[in-house]
Amino acid sequence: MKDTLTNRQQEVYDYLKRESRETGVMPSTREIQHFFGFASQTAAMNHLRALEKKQVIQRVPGKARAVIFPDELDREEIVDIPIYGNIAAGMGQDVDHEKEGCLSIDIRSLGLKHNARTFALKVRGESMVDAHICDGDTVVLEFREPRKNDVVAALIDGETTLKRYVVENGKPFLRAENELFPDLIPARELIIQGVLVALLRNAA
Amino acid sequence: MKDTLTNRQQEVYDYLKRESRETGVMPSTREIQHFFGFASQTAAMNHLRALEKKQVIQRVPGKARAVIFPDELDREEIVDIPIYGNIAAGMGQDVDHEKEGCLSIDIRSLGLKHNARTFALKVRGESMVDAHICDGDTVVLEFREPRKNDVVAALIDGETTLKRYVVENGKPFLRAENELFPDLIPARELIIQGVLVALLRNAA
DNA sequence: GCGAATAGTGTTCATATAGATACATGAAGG
DNA sequence: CCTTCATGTATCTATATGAACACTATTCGC
Repeated sequence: MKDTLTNRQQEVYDYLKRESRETGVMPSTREIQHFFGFASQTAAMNHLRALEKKQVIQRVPGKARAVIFPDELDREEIVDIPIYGNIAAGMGQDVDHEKEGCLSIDIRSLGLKHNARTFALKVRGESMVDAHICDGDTVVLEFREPRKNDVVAALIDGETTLKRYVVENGKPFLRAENELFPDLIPARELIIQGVLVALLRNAA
Repeated sequence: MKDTLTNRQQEVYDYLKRESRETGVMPSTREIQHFFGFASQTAAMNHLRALEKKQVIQRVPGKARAVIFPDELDREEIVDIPIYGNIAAGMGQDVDHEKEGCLSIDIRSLGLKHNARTFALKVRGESMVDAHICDGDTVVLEFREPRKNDVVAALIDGETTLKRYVVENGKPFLRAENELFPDLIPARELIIQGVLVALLRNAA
């Protein structure tokens, strides 16, 4: 029963999808009618019925604007993770604290808890390559206390960097995962901004 | 003006969010009324007005069920990428061709084209570690012709594996990115199932 | 002690909206 | 030739829904 759509039906489907995404509200039959210039509202009704029959939408009888896209329905919950700019995985550098963009992904794929406070940063530099974190990767970090050997974004002596959090003899410091980079021993303060929970790489 | 919500307002907000996500349809004022057991529909109206004043929802006057979550609105378009199971990045192994789950992410974060046909696989094995692809990573692959030195999922002599696609002297073969693994020269056939476009790692 | 915000009840009204029914036309398929 | 499906027009109806108005009670800051 999941036939292919006709051209006209595809147009209507695309309109519904686009409109509900851009405005946040599903069009009513009359809005569909006016958009396509139908003289009768029944034309819109017919198209909705056809789309429903072909399983690409669902409808709830008796409710206004109650058109549903089934594949969006069984989706996991989606979280928006703000991207705060670059972080040096090479030598320390200031983090830009302006929100530069947003990463939207379902929680299960990142294995996040629902209430976790997270943010993302773009990695610059090669100092974490031995932990398989590369220049250009996007790292997702969670606001929480670090455990030993976590990878963390840390503010060390006024600069932010991505390194492994190591504790030796009760003293915490930061270690690069690249032989060419030295350990960072905090002179004054070591503020952990976030702990690595996930990573995203764009290979294309 | 973006005050914190009262307990009651948070309850209403959560109800709207949950209901619209689970059913696909935004509740009407009467549905809110009945859910909370209000004797009057005005109570629901008041809460909506309060939530709107505090900027956590938006409404379109005169339209039915026209409650919008502003942060969902300026989200990028989200694509659903089916996960087809495991792929060996070690020695060749059969790919499970049942859909095991789904990855939902906005297209811009993966840098995908809107029309690209993609799927995802869980990596097993260490043969691609030198390309910083680890055991347990999820790779996103695009259905398309490989270019030289792309990382690909390939069906080689009946088994699927993740390797680098190399061409030497006009002959294509597969190379592991780990000294411990040998090159794979196709005896009969080399079928490319997908080209790596993105990678996802769950560190937690 | 006053005003504003919160959280409601009770009632009424206008209209937004789904939905049904009758009819038309052209293309596809058996 | 007849049926089905796609794509419409034209008209009418029941109800789903937002919205306004009058009124009450409590809490909180000033």
